[in-house]
Amino acid sequence: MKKNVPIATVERVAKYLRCLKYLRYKGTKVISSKDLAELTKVTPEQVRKDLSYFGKFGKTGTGYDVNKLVKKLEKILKGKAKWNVCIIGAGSLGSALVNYPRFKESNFNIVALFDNNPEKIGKEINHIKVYDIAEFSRITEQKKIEIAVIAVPESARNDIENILSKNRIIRGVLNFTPITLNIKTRRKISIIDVDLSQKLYILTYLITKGKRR
Amino acid sequence: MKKNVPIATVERVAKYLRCLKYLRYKGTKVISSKDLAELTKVTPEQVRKDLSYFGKFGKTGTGYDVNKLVKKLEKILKGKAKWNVCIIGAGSLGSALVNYPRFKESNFNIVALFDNNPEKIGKEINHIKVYDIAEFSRITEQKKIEIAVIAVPESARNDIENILSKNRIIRGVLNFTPITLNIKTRRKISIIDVDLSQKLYILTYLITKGKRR
DNA sequence: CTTTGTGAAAATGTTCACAGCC
DNA sequence: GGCTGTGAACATTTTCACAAAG
Repeated sequence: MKKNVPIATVERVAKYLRCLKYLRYKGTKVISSKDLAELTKVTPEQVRKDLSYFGKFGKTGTGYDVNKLVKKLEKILKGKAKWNVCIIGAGSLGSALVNYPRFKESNFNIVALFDNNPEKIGKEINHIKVYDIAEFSRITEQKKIEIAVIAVPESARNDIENILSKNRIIRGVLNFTPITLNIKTRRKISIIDVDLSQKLYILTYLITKGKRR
Repeated sequence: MKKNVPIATVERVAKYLRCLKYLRYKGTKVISSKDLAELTKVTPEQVRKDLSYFGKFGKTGTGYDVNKLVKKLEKILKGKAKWNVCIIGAGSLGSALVNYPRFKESNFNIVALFDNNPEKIGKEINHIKVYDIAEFSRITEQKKIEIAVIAVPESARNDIENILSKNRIIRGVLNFTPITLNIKTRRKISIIDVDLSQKLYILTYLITKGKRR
């Protein structure tokens, strides 16, 4: 049980968790680091070392109790059971994310969409209401929304930066805009960038070099 | 100019490229490692070191020619100018990806969608035809599709693994299914996993620990 | 004076190897 | 026999610091 957890470890642990939930769903009760490693394409030592940053979860000679480990890892990664999430941008990507089944399943509750298009405001997408982006602060405070997923076109970037800089409740941002956001705030806001076209560039690099991953 | 390029370097270079294209669009002609670092939230040394894996692109005392660097990095990451891409799964995520403007802009041409739903087969989504997944090998060979983006529900995972294991032309896979794929093939296939709910778990971990990124 | 490119040092991350337990 | 947890060894990656160039 060590102090500084590598971010790579956190990413892998999230991957283990996904896999463990799948195993739980399939009815597997116990799994060894060897088998979990095989399923997630890492080494058994890596699995054990990663888990050891957070505690001792296994039984020598047996392996890990799938149910227990799922609960432990959920707690470690999520901190609290339920998070309220909003999506900024009710375009095709935003709408697809509202439908993404695994968010709700993991208790990331999408409770609002935001857009600036008058034709969309007031409508519902998959039972989630679209609010005027001008109401962002009011709605996020009212609904206690701490996570914002940004799915707007690049052109709206400045507006989003301003809106988030003024906001006082959002603590985390998942950014699908392919430009690094510059949010000016004294509060700490955690940001994760997901640039989909970047992934394709990395993929073609791997293909060209003949690497698996 | 060294031999083994870290994958983290490749990821950052793709990020620089995205940023440089934005600068080019804004009319910036020259940029220093310092300024590029600020825009992409890394250190100037990191930028220079990363680029040095691939060559000497800068002018001492001046910086990097934005136009030239964009062209060089495009060549390095993509290998060839144009790639044909298909999307498996014409659900909301698949449809959103067809609409994602940056794919076409970067010459990743989406030329086919695949699904197993008879109601969708034969229709068009954003001018891209939906084919029967049973025709996967025929269509990919005919259209010379080397990259597959997987946007199917988890339940279709086994079918996808089988179809890809049989296929002889796909060289790269961008996998949005939140389970690591197990493709049995003697050919080398590069795979990149993008698990969206995993990102939320990492985000809540960062929030809880009070880390920016 | 500014900025690149890069060895060398420092920091970080992964693998090894084995004690201890079932 | 089978498996976990973990220091220590090893490997990789990042940062430092500076010579060389415009």
